[in-house]
Amino acid sequence: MEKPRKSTSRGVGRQKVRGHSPANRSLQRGIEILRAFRPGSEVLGNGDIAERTGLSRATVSRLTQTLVGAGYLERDTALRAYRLGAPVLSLSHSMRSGSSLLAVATPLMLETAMAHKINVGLAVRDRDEMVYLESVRYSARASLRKVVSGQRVPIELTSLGRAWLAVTSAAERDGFIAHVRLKRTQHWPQLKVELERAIASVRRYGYCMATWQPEVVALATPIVIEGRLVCILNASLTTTVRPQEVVAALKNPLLELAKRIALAAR
Amino acid sequence: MEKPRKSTSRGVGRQKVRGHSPANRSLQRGIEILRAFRPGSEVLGNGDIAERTGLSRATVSRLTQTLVGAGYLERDTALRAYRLGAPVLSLSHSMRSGSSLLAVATPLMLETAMAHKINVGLAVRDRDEMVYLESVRYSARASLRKVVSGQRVPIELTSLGRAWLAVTSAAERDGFIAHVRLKRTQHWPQLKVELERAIASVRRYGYCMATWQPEVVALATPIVIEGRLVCILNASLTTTVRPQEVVAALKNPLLELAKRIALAAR
DNA sequence: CTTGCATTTCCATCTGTTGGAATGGGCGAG
DNA sequence: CTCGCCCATTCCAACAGATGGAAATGCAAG
Repeated sequence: MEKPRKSTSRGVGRQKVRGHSPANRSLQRGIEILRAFRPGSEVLGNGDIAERTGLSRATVSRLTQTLVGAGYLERDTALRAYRLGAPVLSLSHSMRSGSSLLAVATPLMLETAMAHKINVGLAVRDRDEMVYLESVRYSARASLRKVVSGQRVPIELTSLGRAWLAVTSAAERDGFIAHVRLKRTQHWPQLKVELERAIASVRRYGYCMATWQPEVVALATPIVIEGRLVCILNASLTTTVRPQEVVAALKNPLLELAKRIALAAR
Repeated sequence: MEKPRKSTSRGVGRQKVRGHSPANRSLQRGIEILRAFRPGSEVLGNGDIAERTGLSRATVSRLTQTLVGAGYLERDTALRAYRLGAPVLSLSHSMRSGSSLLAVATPLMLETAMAHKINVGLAVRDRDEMVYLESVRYSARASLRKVVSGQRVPIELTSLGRAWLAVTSAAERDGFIAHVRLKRTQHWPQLKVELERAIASVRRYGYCMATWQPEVVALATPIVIEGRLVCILNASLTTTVRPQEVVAALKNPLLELAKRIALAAR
């Protein structure tokens, strides 16, 4: 007679058990649905969404209808699927136009990128990834510079993420490291060493180095204003010369720029 | 104490009048809160949000907490207010990277903007505004071109919006016109004439013209693919010469580009 | 036409959400 | 420094509406 177990789907919503954080379940779920749309899976059917979020098909169907009504999802009837709608672009636009940090940082970043012919990026942490607020890509030809934002990169493999790890609270750092240990059991020993080195490097020199993508060497440094971690700045370039030389070339521009941003944003 | 926003959002949810439109109220409300953050009001306290959305303070407080937990809002403790969080940038990024329309349109738009030294934009309708998917701003100095997206412009005053009006369904057009008549009682007679002219122009010549901002003349044309309205394309430039001359200069590039985009996006 | 799969709707259950009122906290005026 | 104001948060009982399973519908391929 007892209900067997709805623990799978209900479990997700039950995270309010510990402590009190008045969380609206429907809203949470709706946002998880939006978050399921990410580069590589920009077109999802109700079934895909149900699978990725752990929600029941019926619930997904209703929530997607609501999101379509709100304009944040569009249905592609041919593919029986949804994609994100144009109104989400307005959220970005509002977010960016309201950010005083970006207002002061972007011109300085452009300046540094042009002066040293390097890429410069600014990111914050979101869950288990870093999100670029702004990324200025320097390109030799025609001084073409492309600016992207919203791109996500993994914390554990990038200079950005490791710099964040170095300056976040011990609790968050330990929690995240435990998470990664399970996620990357394969290369964990190697990875662990790299993380420890990066964290030590940030503490000693103010920056750390990583090469996540082949031939791209990146340095990152945290920006702290009034004792509060604000964001992570990085500088990178594509090259085949030895990383050590790149570090020597990048570290001063990076630290200098970080100082200027911190000063201007105060 | 009128609450136009409330009636709008309720209206959407209440379309279950004729049977069924499973709308999740909490999710709708949460999204209305996000939508309340727009250029000009990027920093809102719970009170402001309650006022703008017509929700009770208690409800707003709970929903904002949920949104903060999800990362879509950030609290600014100093100002006792919220602003949009960085993760919304990822939604834009995903939306853009999944849009096959943008993939084909952006290079063509850049090409046309450079070749004719004009601004080119692509937009869709969202509620009572047009939202730019992409906007290539041509600038003489150093061929500096700035690309923005997510910006919103009013339907009734812009070439983009009027071109949309001309090709949308009669029901939506009539509904919107009724809405504008109430919103702009002041200049309604003048506006009505302009709207009718624009609509006739789109039907006869395929485009319409408007100067919303001083010294900026814009033309717009709808892009229809397989009988389905997809988006609106516009071309504009800043000038002091007579509008008629500008129209002559812009109309061919605009219509040509629209054709190429429609062809490539099929 | 039938078959098969995915989505949507129906329905009874009951959880989670709601607004008003009480409480808590921060800030400025005095 | 204290007081008083204002805004945000929490509490509470009431109940609207969200939920998952099952049935129905829709769609496409065979």
